[in-house]
Amino acid sequence: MSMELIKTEGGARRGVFKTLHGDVNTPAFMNVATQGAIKGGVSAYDLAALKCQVQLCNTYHLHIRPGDETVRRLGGLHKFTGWEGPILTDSGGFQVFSLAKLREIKEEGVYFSSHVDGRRLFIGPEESMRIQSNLASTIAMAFDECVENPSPYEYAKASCERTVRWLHRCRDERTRLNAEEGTLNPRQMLFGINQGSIYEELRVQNMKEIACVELDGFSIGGLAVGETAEEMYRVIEAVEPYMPKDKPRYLMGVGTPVNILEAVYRGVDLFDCVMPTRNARHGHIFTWQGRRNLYNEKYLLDESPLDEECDCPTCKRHSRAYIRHLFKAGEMLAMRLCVIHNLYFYNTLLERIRENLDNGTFNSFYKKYTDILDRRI
RNA sequence: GGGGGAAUUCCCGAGCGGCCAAAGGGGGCAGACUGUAAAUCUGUUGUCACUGACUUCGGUGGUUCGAAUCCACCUUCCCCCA
Repeated sequence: MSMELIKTEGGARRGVFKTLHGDVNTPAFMNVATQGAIKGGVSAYDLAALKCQVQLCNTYHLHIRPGDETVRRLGGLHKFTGWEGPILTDSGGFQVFSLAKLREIKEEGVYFSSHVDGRRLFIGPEESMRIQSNLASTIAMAFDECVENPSPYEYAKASCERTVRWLHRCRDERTRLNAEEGTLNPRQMLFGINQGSIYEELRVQNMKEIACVELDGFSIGGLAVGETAEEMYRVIEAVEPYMPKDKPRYLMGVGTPVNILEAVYRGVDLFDCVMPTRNARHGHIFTWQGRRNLYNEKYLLDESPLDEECDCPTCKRHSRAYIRHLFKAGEMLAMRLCVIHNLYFYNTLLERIRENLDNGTFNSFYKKYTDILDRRI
């Protein structure tokens, strides 16, 4: 089980990532369902229609509610959420960043105050692996520290060295858990995570170190957390030559449609981001002509679909004027319709990237859409 | 018919002599959102020649250096008694 490269164009890669729960055509976008649900009222039965290939869930959140032991007793995340395709679980490492005010980092791991009730809880590499083993996801992520940007060099260096030590503990614990009697998914994969802030020498050094660890995939973390887009692209370029060619490369938490195009161009295979869902809930729509804010008054009497070039369930039936009204009136349907559209857009964007790679036309597609997709319309 | 109360900027509503172009909500307009503490957050919301000026607090007139705030009358609405 691993990465089959079908074609490349420049640095961009077209491949198939084989997993226990099905093949993933890459480049691919993974749809974020942090608490076991896509926010905005989208169920597992909607996901196939949205061309979703992989669902992403979160270790920290599911550990708190309903508890990973509960999910294990209910048969694991696939059975629990009703999604049969591949599931990737994030390790809790991002919460070290996003819940910075509620945690304390030690060599053994991270002490959190639960954002739900303040209860003290500890997640270290072993705990994260155990939780993810109970969740029985297809792919587990190594427990890391996602460092904010900008961060001092010395801090970034010490942090990513610790993250490497944690990676070895994750790998050992994963191996042990997969072999354990009664493990729900004995073939759970593990991805390592590259860190090093925006310091290229740290990034490269770190990538070299983790590339020799026996892992199923490699991700670049700690990006889109305060640095500029240019700095992000520079880090990807610096690190990419040291990423194993025969394993999937995953850029964590990224990003805008243009960020994704730029990263595919630089050799990334997998993405995830809350942007399509969160922005959809806030009336921000991604289209093939650019981005729009559906709250804008100019849509009051606009009978066109969200995107004339889109054939998602929302665009096939509803107008901008109608959905704008639903937002204004506080109807939850507005969010659902827009989440459906934005996820369909993201998954279709990746599908078109794959088609263009298949046809050898990715470069012209890339040139055309990096100019268009970021526009405000 | 008698008595009492109220009218504030788009709406509700605070203000009760200067620090008031007027709190706070709501609504409107716009912006942000990148491994989700986000159905959240931010800005703005009288006019203009906008670090200043001008016109506003039911209407008219008055008191005062100064009035949304005090007085008189008028208009409208609400409540109580007949």
